[in-house]
Amino acid sequence: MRTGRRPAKRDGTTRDELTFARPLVTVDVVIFTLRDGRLEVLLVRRGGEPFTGCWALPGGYIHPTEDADLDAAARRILFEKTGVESPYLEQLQGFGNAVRDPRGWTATFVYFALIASDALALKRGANADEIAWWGVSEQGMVEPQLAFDHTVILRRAVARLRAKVEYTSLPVHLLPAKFTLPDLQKVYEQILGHLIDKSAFRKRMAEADFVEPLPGERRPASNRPAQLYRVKPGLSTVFFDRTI
Amino acid sequence: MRTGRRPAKRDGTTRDELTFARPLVTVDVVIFTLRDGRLEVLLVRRGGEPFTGCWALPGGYIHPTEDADLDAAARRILFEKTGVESPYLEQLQGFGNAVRDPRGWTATFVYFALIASDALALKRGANADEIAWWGVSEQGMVEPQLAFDHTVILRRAVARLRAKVEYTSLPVHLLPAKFTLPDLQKVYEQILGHLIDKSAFRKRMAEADFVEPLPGERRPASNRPAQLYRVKPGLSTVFFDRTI
DNA sequence: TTAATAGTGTCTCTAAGACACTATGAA
DNA sequence: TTCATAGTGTCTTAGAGACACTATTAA
Repeated sequence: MRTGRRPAKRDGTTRDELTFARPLVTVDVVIFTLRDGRLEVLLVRRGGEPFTGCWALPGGYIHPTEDADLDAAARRILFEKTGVESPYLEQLQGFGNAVRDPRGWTATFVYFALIASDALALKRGANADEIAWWGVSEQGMVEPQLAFDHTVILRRAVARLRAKVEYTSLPVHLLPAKFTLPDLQKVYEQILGHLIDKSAFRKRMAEADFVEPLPGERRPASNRPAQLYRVKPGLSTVFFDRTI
Repeated sequence: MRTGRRPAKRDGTTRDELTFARPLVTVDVVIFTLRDGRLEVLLVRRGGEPFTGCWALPGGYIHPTEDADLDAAARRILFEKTGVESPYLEQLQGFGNAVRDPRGWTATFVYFALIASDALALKRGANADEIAWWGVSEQGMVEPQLAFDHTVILRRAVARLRAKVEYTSLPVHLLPAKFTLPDLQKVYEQILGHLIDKSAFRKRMAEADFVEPLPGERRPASNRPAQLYRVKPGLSTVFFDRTI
């Protein structure tokens, strides 16, 4: 577990590793939602140094007394910003090097989260500009310049999302609890960036077997109404046998 | 980037977060090799507290002055133990919570590595028992009890390896530079735990197009000799269209 | 010639993809 | 009846999987 090369204390750690040379470690969360059929990411404007005034991914330090584990820290950060209690949350990747923060060697555990845009209340600070949703391009680009290495991180998160959408049920987490199959198909198409054959799509969903119709409930319109579905209780992410 | 709730200093950090409550962070590496057709993992016996005398995954602290980034830290740790310069190295996952280390809140960036068992020299310490290869079961179990949460970590690493073997060229990294297609097929079969049709396997390898024959070179035996191949220069991991 | 393994060819049958068709509501 | 979208059926064709066949060496 350790490789200290200087005189070791009783527990095997060296003084300078514990006291001086310890990198700063944070948890950052890439929070996605879908609004008006567009993929958006939550950004916050930084108050303190460094990168003052820059937009950045929400993140923060681990609170050892509050956070049971890394997931809990990510969930706390997300809840503090969005008020969402049970998002889809998945660890993305760690990023750490000597140059991403001008203050020195830092590392971050990055999570990515999917939430439905309904029942969502952004927690703004004194300044209404402090937190906002920003549209994300298919390549993971966003309008403002981001602090730290957050441009790279966001690009990775979008790449992961797009990759997993090909073969998982992830997109349901971007929809409200009740949705129709055409709704779901539109989300897949939006994130993948291309149209999907209706018949093929429904076959996949039937095989994957993670949604169930809500008996009787249909979404009315001036045309044939669509069956409402929900995710089968107790199911988390489902992996498909084949790509969509 | 931060969410301090106590009086913030000029840079936005609070005193106790920086000085007291910072979790210890390490980098651990799950190093796999194939010896006598068996998947093995490198373990080291711990000297210091806690878990004295227990076997554990090789790991250590980040050395901010030596390690440019997380990958470099993992590569250094691996090189110190095995002498291998350019392993296949991939970040697995972060693990962090309040209970995995009795000393308090700790987190680790875990990597997994694949190396060929030829041209490999274990760096032993004074005690010859300090470092050793241990066979890994298909479920990722190993004979000795492991320190910290390393049992969980190892299981995850084996799961990731087995999953990726289904659709990537990863297993070549477990073979020496020159190998035959039957060699490669045996590695796939060994890790996946089932036999593969020879014809289907060779079709996949041809499609994936990541190996090239070494003209003329063949491995002789008292039967038809097999063509020797190598990985195409400049190629890293290749993902297959379909599963094996 | 035989034993043993390397390497290729072929056949069948499933299922992916394309697309046409039917169903059901409001206006 | 028409329009619009929901939902199902069918046909064609590529390719996965199974398996048989040929090739090449040493003994």
